[in-house]
Amino acid sequence: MNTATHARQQPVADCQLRAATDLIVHTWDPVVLATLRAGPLRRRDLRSTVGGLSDKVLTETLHRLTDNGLVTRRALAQSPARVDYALTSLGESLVDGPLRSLGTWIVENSEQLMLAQQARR
Amino acid sequence: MNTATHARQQPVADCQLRAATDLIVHTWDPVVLATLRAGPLRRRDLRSTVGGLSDKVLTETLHRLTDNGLVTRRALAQSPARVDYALTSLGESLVDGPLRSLGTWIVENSEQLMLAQQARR
DNA sequence: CCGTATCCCTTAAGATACTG
DNA sequence: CAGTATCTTAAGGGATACGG
Repeated sequence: MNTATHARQQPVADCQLRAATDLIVHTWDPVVLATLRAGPLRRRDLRSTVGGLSDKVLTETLHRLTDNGLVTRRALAQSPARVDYALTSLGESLVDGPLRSLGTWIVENSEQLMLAQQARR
Repeated sequence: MNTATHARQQPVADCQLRAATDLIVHTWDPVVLATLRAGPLRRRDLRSTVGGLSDKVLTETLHRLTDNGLVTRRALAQSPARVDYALTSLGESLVDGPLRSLGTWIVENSEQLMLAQQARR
């Protein structure tokens, strides 16, 4: 999943596309982004809303998303700690654009996809 | 990357989105699809045009894409063998829709993405 | 409540040699 | 030329226990 590895090769067809897909290849990234689209959430609420991901993976996901500038972290000095996560405008544009495009596409083509999968057997 | 694993969990936010991203998470899938958008290619031409992927990985990629109904394989009875790969209409729609959307988005936002990455250090 | 630290398992993907 | 067969490595992700 290291883009640099591919980039070193000369004739790779479309590195921009690879760079873009790298932003969403991690299992939970798109789900977390989509979940946050409705508004900021505390860590625990995010975890329970998404469901099915461990603390460790949630942490990794949030680090990656904040590192990529898609999500912001806001920590309130309290005890017990309280932390909010929210989409940046960049994150919003990713959800509203490409991710929504993907979602729409799969809904519109789910029938054909099912047929292709059945033909496998 | 097994959707079924996640699907077993109830409250996962957006399984359609997950199903869609599963179609493009494999490193070379989007690149191969984009490459074939210009027209059918023989296996060797596809390999040299894309560049940087092994025979084994190319085979895996093509199997996956054909299994998902995005690419068709046409073998001509010759010696030496000649095989053409081409996009299906489903594959074309994926390239023209969501993948193009991704490519456009990253071009338009590359500057912000670069800034985010620099801030990491 | 937020986050880290381990341990384990599975799989993607690279490299290479070989067959029809 | 098309495709298979191994072997190897790296990394994502799950589970869980622990610390601030």
